[in-house]
Amino acid sequence: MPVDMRVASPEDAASPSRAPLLLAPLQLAPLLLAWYDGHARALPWRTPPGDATPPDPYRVWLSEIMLQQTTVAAVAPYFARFTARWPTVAALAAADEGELMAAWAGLGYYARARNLIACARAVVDGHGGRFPDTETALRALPGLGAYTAAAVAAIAFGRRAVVVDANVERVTTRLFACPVPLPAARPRIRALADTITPGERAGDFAQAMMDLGASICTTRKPRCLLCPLATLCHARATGDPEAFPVKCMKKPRPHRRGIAYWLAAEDAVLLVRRPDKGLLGGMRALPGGDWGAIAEPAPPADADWRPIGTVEHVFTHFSLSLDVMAAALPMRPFADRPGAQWWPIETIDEAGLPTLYARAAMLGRATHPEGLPA
DNA sequence: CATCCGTGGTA
DNA sequence: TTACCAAGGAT
Repeated sequence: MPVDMRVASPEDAASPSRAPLLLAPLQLAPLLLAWYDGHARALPWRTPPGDATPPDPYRVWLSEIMLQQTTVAAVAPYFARFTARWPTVAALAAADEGELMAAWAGLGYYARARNLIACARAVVDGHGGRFPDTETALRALPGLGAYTAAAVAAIAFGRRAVVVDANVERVTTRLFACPVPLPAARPRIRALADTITPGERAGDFAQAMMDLGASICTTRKPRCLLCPLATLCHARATGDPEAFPVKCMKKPRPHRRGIAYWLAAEDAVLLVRRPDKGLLGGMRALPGGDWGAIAEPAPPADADWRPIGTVEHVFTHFSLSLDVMAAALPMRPFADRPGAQWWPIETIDEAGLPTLYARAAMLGRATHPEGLPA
């Protein structure tokens, strides 16, 4: 049987009918940290165990931004390329914005890339090139919300901060068998996480919670037999730990259809730059209309347009069937202009196209390998 | 509080 | 295969 962690809280005193708040024993953090000392994942942005070198706030920050809603496997190669190309926050602040956006292409959530450079410049211009070392000051930087500010404060600067991400939410709601459904449970989860966060090694504690959530306390089929906290876990005691966290129903994802145009001429293809705000904001793209709009988009030039395939793509809040139309002209009907440029087809992979358009471009390149009429 | 914002892996 | 979801933030 698990140790009984229930104690009365001030909140319960105010509303006796409510279920008692659960508090973990103080032994939880030492138990988890001991497990972490032997089982921490080796990740590119972590200092090796036993290495006394203080963490580089720039690398901690960069990794945390990249890891927002993004898996470790997806982030790793991007982190390697970014740190090789821009080794310091000063270097990143001086980066060409277009090059940075292109380097981010494929990772998704492109507002992160725009905020990344804005944050680097704020650190250089407003903080003398050094990241602020308090949670409050970090929270004021572009792209740093409650989670990231707490994570950087704890991991990079050793501050005690309550770090709550999806892993911590899962682990915590299971430890306490929290019955309140998300997202309404967030304030309570944070309060619960606060009670188990230690004063020392808060950064290691946060990373330990996330490693535990990633490798043992997983969304589906948690490996409770390997969990160092199993004896403290109320969800495990219920026999169905997967039932936590409790979640509300989601809306169905609508489907949209759209058109993109592959216009080839003189070994090049016409690319446009999307508006800074909104979907794929600031990224290069193939010409085409706004999907879901009533009117069909006009082709970028008069030509013999032919359908060359359809790209199926799934975004967060809708799925898309993108019909790709292609045409080739013997000469460019117009030169580069603001918001549009001719890009060599041979190096289209270096254009920094987001995944949707990279797939459309694969269809186009197969149709017009040299940009000449077939 | 709800909505918008990418992508690829997993069962 | 479909559905879910991952080191969230901005508005």
